[in-house]
Amino acid sequence: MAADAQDDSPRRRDARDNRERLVAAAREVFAESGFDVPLDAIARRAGVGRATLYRNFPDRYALGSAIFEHNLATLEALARAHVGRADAFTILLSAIIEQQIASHALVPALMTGPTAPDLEALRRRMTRLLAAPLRQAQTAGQIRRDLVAADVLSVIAMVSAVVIHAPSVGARRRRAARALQLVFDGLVPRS
Amino acid sequence: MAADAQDDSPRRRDARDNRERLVAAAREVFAESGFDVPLDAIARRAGVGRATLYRNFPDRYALGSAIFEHNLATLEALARAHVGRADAFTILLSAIIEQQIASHALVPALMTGPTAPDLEALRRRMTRLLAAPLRQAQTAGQIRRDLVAADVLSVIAMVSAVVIHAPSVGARRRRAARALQLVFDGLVPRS
Amino acid sequence: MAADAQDDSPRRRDARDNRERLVAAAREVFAESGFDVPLDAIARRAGVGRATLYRNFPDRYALGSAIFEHNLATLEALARAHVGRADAFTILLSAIIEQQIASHALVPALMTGPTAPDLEALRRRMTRLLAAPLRQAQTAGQIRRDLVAADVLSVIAMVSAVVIHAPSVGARRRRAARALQLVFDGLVPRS
Amino acid sequence: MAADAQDDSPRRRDARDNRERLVAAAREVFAESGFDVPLDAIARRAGVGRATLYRNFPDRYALGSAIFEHNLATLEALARAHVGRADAFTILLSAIIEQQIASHALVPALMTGPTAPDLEALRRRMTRLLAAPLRQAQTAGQIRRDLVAADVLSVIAMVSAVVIHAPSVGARRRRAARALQLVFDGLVPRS
DNA sequence: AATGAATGAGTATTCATTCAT
DNA sequence: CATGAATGAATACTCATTCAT
Repeated sequence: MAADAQDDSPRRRDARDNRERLVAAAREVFAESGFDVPLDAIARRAGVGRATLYRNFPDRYALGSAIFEHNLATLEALARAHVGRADAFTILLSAIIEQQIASHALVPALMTGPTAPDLEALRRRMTRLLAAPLRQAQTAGQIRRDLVAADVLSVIAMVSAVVIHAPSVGARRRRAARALQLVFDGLVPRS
Repeated sequence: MAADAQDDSPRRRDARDNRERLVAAAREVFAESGFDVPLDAIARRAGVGRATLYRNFPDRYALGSAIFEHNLATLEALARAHVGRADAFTILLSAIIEQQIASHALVPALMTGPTAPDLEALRRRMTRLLAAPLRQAQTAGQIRRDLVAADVLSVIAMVSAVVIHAPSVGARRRRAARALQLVFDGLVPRS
Repeated sequence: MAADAQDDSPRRRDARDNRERLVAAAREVFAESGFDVPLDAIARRAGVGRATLYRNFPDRYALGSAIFEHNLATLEALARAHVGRADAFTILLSAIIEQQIASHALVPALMTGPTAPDLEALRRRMTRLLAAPLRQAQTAGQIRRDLVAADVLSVIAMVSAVVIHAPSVGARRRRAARALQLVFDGLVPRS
Repeated sequence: MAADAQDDSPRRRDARDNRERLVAAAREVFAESGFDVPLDAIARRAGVGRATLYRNFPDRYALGSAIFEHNLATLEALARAHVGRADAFTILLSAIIEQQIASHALVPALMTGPTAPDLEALRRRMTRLLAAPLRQAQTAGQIRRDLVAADVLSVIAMVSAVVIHAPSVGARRRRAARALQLVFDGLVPRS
């Protein structure tokens, strides 16, 4: 896993470049035009033939999963970088929300999708990622003790839902902030 | 309730029946197969020709708006029936959530839709509907004072988001309950 | 034929009014939007139900024929009014061309139509109408001796063809005038 | 004629063939069944999928323009081949009329069409094509001096109009000949 | 292995025609 | 007899997927 790097043949190199270009293009196009966009648009944006897209990703959901997996890898790196830090949970949650703001069309679509085979795996990775920081925040008295990782996933989904309909990135950030405030403090007045 | 009897015009009766049948069919079909279902399926379920659907609803979003408007009318009746009651807000919120559980595909789709002309009006009606019960609940100390109706709409969207991916109605109810609990109490521990 | 007039029952009267309204509406709508316009538009313009149109005119071509027949009757009246006059032929031809300018979409469409049963009859009436004035103009040396009525019909069709694509009534008149000039004088220089 | 050989790009060959097949099919089908024929029929005749037609020609009028343009190219070649010859004008006019006889449904339809973007260009090419032969014929005393190219286009339209309703190609030729005779000599007697 | 042209199934939409009231 | 709602056949058009090059 360490030496994934440079030693491939040029052939391989091109192929991997194509894959990455496709994921990047898909991320952009999904964000701009929603998850229902014609796959054609993605291939074109990636500067790649249609069949190349199909070779790399059998269907639209494979593409979605790839984006999601990429996001997840970024989060895992972030978690590693902040391991043991008191604010790890908050930082992680913010980063997750920020990703949702960027790829807002993705998660709801993936969830609704017909079969998302490895999606359950991704979900488990997400849970694992959150476990330690959550426990730590609970120990520090920042977060209720009865909260489990699945609840955090729910919270993320909830905030995403608020974010999804906002017209601009700015508006999305504002709404996300308010939603987080609501859910952190709760609707019921504090003593 | 007064006297529903000899309505507007003679033949209109059938036409209105068809319209209602179409809305009912759309509600079912959208719930079962999502908002992207072929309109054909709705016409067939309503036992009506394709063009009849088009005559009544120029596009898929008109159909969605009609369902939404119908839901809203039900809520307004409910609000009228509980005016001044201490638990009006809770009852209303539950009913709203219940509607979201039933028509879960609808709201997100309508929001994303290209043209939602009268949707803003519906939004306003929703706000108006909630205003008095919310104020009352706040006075009674059940709900934070700084909460505004728009926040309640956000909460609804949030709970809906959690509900949307659940496989069965039962699971949806369970998730909604947990989500409501989270957002009512807040993530931060109390005192 | 003389006492076609007032003595009908009111029922009959309404029916005839409807028929006339339909023909008038069809003339307008065909002129504005071409012969391929939805029949609906004609019924609406006439302020009449769809089925009423169908009862009076089994198909779109029946409607076209009725307009044509109406035009023809006007021309016959004109011919009667000018019988024996030296300029009868010119006057008649001008009137015909003027009608083509007004209902330009009609004739070509009727001709192309699948079956135009009584159209041949109309054609014969047209020929009969032109015969005497043509003969007279030929005797007066205004028109070549070898010209037959069918040729005149051809000339009418030719001028109509030039007229059809002009954007405005004014432009149509101008083009018609030039076309008539060309065909009267001929392309080959005189003497 | 020089060397048609290894054309532009490898795979492009098939594509170009398809395009040509489509134009040829459209010419036939339009001639047989009029301009309003379902595009499907053209694709089927060309032995090509529906979408291939759409890829090459965004709409029915694009197809019509292509036919027209092809006709025009043929005429230009003919003009080049007869440059300076005394009978160039007559030959050209005959060829044009012959094309109209073959594709009689086309020109009227194109003219009426909603968008005819490059049609004006085609018109200009037609005018340019006729200019020199016309001048020459006028110098030779065969054609009136006051005739301009636009008049010739009118004459073509006029003859086409006569041709359009004839049942067979033979009848069309006969009618065209008579129409040409009429318009060349004029209706008014000579000397 | 990459390309992009071709395919055809699926969906939307219109409109002539019928028919209950 | 008039109305206009309902019908469904016909057509346009798009897009996921395949395949020749």
